[in-house]
Amino acid sequence: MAGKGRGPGPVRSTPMARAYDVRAVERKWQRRWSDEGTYEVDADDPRPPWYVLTMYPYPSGPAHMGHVRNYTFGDLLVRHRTMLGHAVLSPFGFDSFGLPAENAAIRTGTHPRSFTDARIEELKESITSLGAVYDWRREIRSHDPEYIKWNQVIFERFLEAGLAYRATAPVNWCPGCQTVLANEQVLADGTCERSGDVVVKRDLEQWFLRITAYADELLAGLDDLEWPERVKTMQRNWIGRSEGVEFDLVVEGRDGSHGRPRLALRVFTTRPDTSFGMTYAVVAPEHPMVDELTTAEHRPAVDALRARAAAASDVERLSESGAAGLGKRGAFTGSSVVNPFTGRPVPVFVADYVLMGYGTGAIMAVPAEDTRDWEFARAHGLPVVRTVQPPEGWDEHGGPDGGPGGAWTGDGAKINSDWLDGLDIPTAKERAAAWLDEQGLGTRTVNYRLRDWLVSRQRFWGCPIPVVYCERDGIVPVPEAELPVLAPDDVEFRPTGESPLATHQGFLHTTCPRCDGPARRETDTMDTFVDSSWYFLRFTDPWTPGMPFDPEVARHWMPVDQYIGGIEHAILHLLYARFFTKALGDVGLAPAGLREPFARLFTQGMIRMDGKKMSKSKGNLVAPSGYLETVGADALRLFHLFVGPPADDVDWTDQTDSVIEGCARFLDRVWRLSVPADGPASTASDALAPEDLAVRRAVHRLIDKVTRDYERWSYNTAVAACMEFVNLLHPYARSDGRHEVVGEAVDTLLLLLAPMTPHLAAEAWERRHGDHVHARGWPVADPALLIEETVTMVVQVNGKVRDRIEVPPEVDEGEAERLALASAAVIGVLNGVAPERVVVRPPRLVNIVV
RNA sequence: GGGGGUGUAGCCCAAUCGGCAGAGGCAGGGCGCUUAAACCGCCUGCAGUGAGGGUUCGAAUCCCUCCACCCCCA
Repeated sequence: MAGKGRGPGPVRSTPMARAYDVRAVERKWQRRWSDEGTYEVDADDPRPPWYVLTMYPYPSGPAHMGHVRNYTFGDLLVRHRTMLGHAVLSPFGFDSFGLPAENAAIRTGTHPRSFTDARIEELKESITSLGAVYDWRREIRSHDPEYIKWNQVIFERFLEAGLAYRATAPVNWCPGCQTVLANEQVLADGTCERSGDVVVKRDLEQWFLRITAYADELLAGLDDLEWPERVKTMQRNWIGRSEGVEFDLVVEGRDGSHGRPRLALRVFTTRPDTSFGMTYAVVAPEHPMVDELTTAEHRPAVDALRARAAAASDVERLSESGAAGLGKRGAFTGSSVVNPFTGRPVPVFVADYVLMGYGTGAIMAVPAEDTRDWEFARAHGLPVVRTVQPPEGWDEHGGPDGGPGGAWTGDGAKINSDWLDGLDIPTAKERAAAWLDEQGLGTRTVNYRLRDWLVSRQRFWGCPIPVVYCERDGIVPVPEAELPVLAPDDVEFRPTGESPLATHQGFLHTTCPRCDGPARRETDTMDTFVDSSWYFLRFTDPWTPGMPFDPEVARHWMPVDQYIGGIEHAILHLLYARFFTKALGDVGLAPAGLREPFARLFTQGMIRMDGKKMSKSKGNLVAPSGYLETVGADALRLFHLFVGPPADDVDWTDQTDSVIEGCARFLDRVWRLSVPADGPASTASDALAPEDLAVRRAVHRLIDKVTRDYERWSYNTAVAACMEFVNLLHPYARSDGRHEVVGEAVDTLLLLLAPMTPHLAAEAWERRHGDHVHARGWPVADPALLIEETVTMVVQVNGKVRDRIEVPPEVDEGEAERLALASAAVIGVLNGVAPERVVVRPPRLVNIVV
């Protein structure tokens, strides 16, 4: 364990003595599951299919506790579903392209492939040693040439279908490194994480995937998914659909008369109802009309603003905290536009709080009803005209500085708006939009926050984009027969930040597949999110030649019945994968009817230490290896299931090791109960005594409880129920317990534990019965044994518990009330006072109100 | 700034439909076993649910205001 001085594994100086040879048992069964191919399934399996998938990991070396937690949940589901009678598809793979391997190559001179393959072996080994089982025949590595090939085929099909295109886009450019940076590589202060230079925006030709073509379907499809609400909300916000109006603001003096061509600024607004309150207009610094709008007098200020905006990130530009500095972040162009609603001119500003990428890159500003417009108007001394009546006292309450109340963005009656006066906002919106339509000034449009997906990366360790640039033929895709395009091995990694591909002459220069003339290869690679956007489909059939996967086989397994992963992928990965599933269907590579990849999603909590997420970069990783040596995989798995609800975060503390040992102690108790056989045999052949029956009832209540807990992802309470049951069983089995009752109890316990602690369950079961516990069916509770003979009825007086009475479960209201009022404790408390009211909820409760 | 989550015993957590605040574990204490200790077995405190208000016969649970921590977005 790095950095914290707690040392690997339990702090105890001598390892705790265990009831069985944990390491030998765990190794035996891991080998057995692998050798016998127990969890290999095929599409022609007669059992109903069930697809469980845990997000494939980036191979960063041996597993850490986050992996353990993740793969414990996944493995539990695989084994549980199998016991329920399904053919469970449980594949594993590696998201093996990415920056860390490339950085390691620069640092050590090792080729990213050998570095990555070594990390994969480590991770694979540690995942296996947890007892997690997979159909390893289906393993995917995204840097595998076969996977690269199909990635490239998919890209070319998208290109053909118009879903991939090349366009100019502003990118983060580091002048020091002479390269493009991903947003994550730009520090909060706008500098490059590597060189420290100030990162600037620069327009470059980049490849995009047209995810926006699916914006509406991506939004609508969320409704039917069994996903956590908050993930769905995050995706909805990310897509950011907004309905509004686009219309023209004619530049003053440029209405088309007097021999000068008409010039108009097109703006987008979601609030056409506020148009009468427009007191200025704003264009983004990148807007193409800025030059034409700017008069000579104001050019220096405008140019300075544009230079500063080019250096700022979108986040900085939109941040409210920067509102104080808005005075410096806007400049008057010297031009005015005419508000078509009032016929009056308003000034046009350039300001960085308007982004070119959203809407039309220009807005009408209504400070009375928009917070940022309000701040800007105040900074520049611009007028404010309210068009919505704020609630009583709004302005009197005052803003932060005691001035008027600020922008009012809520509902209210329209004012100062001529023919809209008195209307509510929705109606006024509708009327204003209709008017613009009638006047031929504007149209209703839908805008999305979602942008097309920029997939170009100036990196070496990624999937090459399979096109060449020919002087004669332009962009030419590499013919499918020549795929995959692979990066050359004889490259040199230099700490310049520049992809070695861009300077490798042998790779760079090629011939055009169409005209055989000289051509240049694309040297950008694809965003690694492309690899992860269809790997779940490849898992269903990585074998059929000539296609990435057979759509018919994919149809058999898809959608993934249960997808498991971290909340950090709530937006990008999960949105891209949804997009790919739809797009692949539309280009004929995936089943056409398959529109959603993941029917159910579960996002597990993360592991924290000292209040921070446990991660390699924070240097607070805890490795499972020490625990595997001491308490074993089963105890560690049990800990992760027991520590709390799976969706909650886990705090790794000084006391965690003790809790893990407690889990190991519990497993020892189970072992002693189950091996070699049962408790002392009873010779009695007569009917079960009440104490025997009590154990049988407890067994069936346990089946019922654990089964329901598994279904609701409440593993912590399932484990607690098993512990409680062992506490009950232990004295019975160790004294005069009947052979067959103890046998049923222990067998049931092992079956219920089999998905959680597979090695112990398998070994104990084999010793008892000689076969595989995981091949047995999931136990079913006998309803007759679930019926309670009596229940405890609580008797309250004014909500305070005064007595408890044992009653039959089917007791009726009248009898319950009679029993309650007859209680000596109640009579004593009432002391002759007649009840005012009696609330009867048989058979659990009677509340007497006086 | 917006959205979401969490807050119960010294600690991790239960309480599934508004009905007995405690299932389980950790740590602590006691007893048994032991030459002794560990292991093992048995027994056992300790909170009134972050704060305040409301609804209700009855609130950890529903509503409102606030506080603290965490996550996501801007």
